Amino acid sequence: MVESTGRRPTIYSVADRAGVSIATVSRVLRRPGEVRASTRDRVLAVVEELGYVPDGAARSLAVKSHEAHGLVLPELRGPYYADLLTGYEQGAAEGGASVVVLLTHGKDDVDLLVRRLAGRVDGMVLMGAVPVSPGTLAAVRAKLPVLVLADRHQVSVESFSTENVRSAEQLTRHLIDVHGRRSLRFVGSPEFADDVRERYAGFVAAHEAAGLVPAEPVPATFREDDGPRVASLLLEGGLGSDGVVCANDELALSVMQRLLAAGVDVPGRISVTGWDDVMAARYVTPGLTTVSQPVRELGREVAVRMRALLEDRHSAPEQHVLPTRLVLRQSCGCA
Amino acid sequence: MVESTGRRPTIYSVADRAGVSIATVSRVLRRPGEVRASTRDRVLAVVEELGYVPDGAARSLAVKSHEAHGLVLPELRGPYYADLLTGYEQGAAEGGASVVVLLTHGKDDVDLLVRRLAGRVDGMVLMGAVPVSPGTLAAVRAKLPVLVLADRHQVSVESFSTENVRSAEQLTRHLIDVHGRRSLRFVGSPEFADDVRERYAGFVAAHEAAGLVPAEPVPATFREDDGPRVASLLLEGGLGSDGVVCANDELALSVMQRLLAAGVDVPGRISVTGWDDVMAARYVTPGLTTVSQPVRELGREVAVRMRALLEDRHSAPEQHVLPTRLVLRQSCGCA
DNA sequence: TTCGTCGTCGTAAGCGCTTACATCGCGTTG
DNA sequence: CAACGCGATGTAAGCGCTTACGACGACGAA
Repeated sequence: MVESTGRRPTIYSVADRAGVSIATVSRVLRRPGEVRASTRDRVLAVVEELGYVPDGAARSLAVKSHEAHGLVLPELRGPYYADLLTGYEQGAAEGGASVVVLLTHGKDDVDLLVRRLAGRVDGMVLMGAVPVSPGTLAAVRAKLPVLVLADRHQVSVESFSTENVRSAEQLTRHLIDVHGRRSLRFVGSPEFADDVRERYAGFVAAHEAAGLVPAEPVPATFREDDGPRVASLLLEGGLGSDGVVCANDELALSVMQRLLAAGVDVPGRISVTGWDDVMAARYVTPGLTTVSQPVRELGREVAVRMRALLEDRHSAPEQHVLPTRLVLRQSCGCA
Repeated sequence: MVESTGRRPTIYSVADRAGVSIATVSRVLRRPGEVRASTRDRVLAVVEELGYVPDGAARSLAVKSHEAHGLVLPELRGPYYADLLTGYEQGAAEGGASVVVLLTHGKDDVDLLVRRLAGRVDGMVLMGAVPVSPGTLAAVRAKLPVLVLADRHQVSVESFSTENVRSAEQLTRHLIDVHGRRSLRFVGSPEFADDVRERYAGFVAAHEAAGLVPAEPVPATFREDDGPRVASLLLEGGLGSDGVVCANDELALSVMQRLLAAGVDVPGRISVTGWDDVMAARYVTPGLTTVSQPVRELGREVAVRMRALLEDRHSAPEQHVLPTRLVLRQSCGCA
């Protein structure tokens, strides 16, 4: 226990050098008030001199807390996930926890990775779109609190999401009532993710309320790449539609660009709307009408809730829904 | 050691229930080949039944490795950091390590947080723009390998960055030679970050090569918010300049939009260029001429290098520079 | 038959912290 | 002046893993 064997300093080296017990060193670092000022200073001097940094793993083992949360996202494209992470990190940091991120896109052993992660964190938040098996989800939930994002499906697990159905309905109704659109298409795959499903539901609801028959959705992922295909699909047969409600902005921007390139008048001939309000939405011409979500706040709230769960386990799972905001620009037909 | 006291299962509970020693359980999980198939199956069955997840902290303590890297970024705005993180996470994951992110923006005890982080990871990468004191940097470097991003300043620490000076020079020369610009302004604060400094250096170099006198930079942060101010500053006095080289795309987009709104012909009357090639750059009209950086690859390479450092400590610090690519669109004057 | 050898598994010693509890001086108080 | 209380510190028992080492059979070779 004496004189570090050449390696990095441990609490023993510090205690040794300062002529105190390791308990005192620990106290100096965690509860400075409980140790006499003179001893404290002596210890701190040694800490500084040796460049001692307490080992987090050892501490975690002793206190039975990792002081870290896991955040599992499919990827980090676009502002959505980045904002989410930003908000979450802030909220977690306020509680002294760090966040370890796991990006599942392109990985084939997601279940294994998620389980492994579960051993290194105190709580875990899972994006709804993440491909985890029910078995893994159950195992993880048995071990620690789990919060799910943008997926209100499983009522048994607590979830957070932003409002989708009503905003989609409102947006669709705007196109129908204000801009007189009668032949709208929804772009996105409802079965792809829960929020897309809800957005399409709102799209359908608005049609029913207006006595119109909603068209089947045009399948597409969240990526820009699908834009060209969707656009040409819309163009073929002389452009049967007069409005496109896209599941997100990437899609909308891409589709709109193709339509404009093909000489189609947007929004004169056809309206285009998106979802997310990415930066590009306010820089393109015409400005993209879209729906803005309080993603940063969402992230922060999730973190705060997680911290609460960590203190006080037993509590019925709640379904939190944050409000979204319709952002009208020119692509829908507004001035 | 027998029958878990009600809490989560440990390796002891599993061993107990499977009628083997904890060593065997550990082997089953880490080196399945070293244990007889029948025992292995029995243990795995119990693991499944109990939902056992090994505690990462305990493992880390035992193997003296956290299997995690720290990534310290100022924030997560824009595609740059997100792509960096994406690439890094991928590279780290390939080595079985997870990454814990620390966002410093808005936090006032960055040094403390960084030190604390150093106790929970095996290696750490620091964005150059992050405000860490030299003392902390030294302490952390003494404990684990540190890689710095976008800051080639301290030659003693290994760094990664993308090429700035030459691309900036090339871009500026393009404006001068091809588009006949003679009165360019650089927007951004060179003292703000190392890459801005380098970009301005390239701007200056191009001027000198062309026998022109470079103007002083127009100070601005990386945020869009500065756009309006910069734009009006450019407009006052009858728009003395015929080109604006911005330190990044946010700035460029914002400035360009203001100029256009003020009725200025871009690029007819004045060229505008950015840096980063964000999504909006290819959707605006005119398309934004900018510089594209291989950020994702950068992140991955940094992670790979970190893994190498973790295996084989002693190695001279190198300064890695990744090539960038000039993306000519219409905002500079190109067709 | 005896003695390696090898595969399989248990024993036990840590890994570097935290913290309940015991200890030890002192200044107080009756 | 003795008993007591209290603040400051040390003692030591874990926390849940990994792994060197050794024990133990079974088996093939001598």
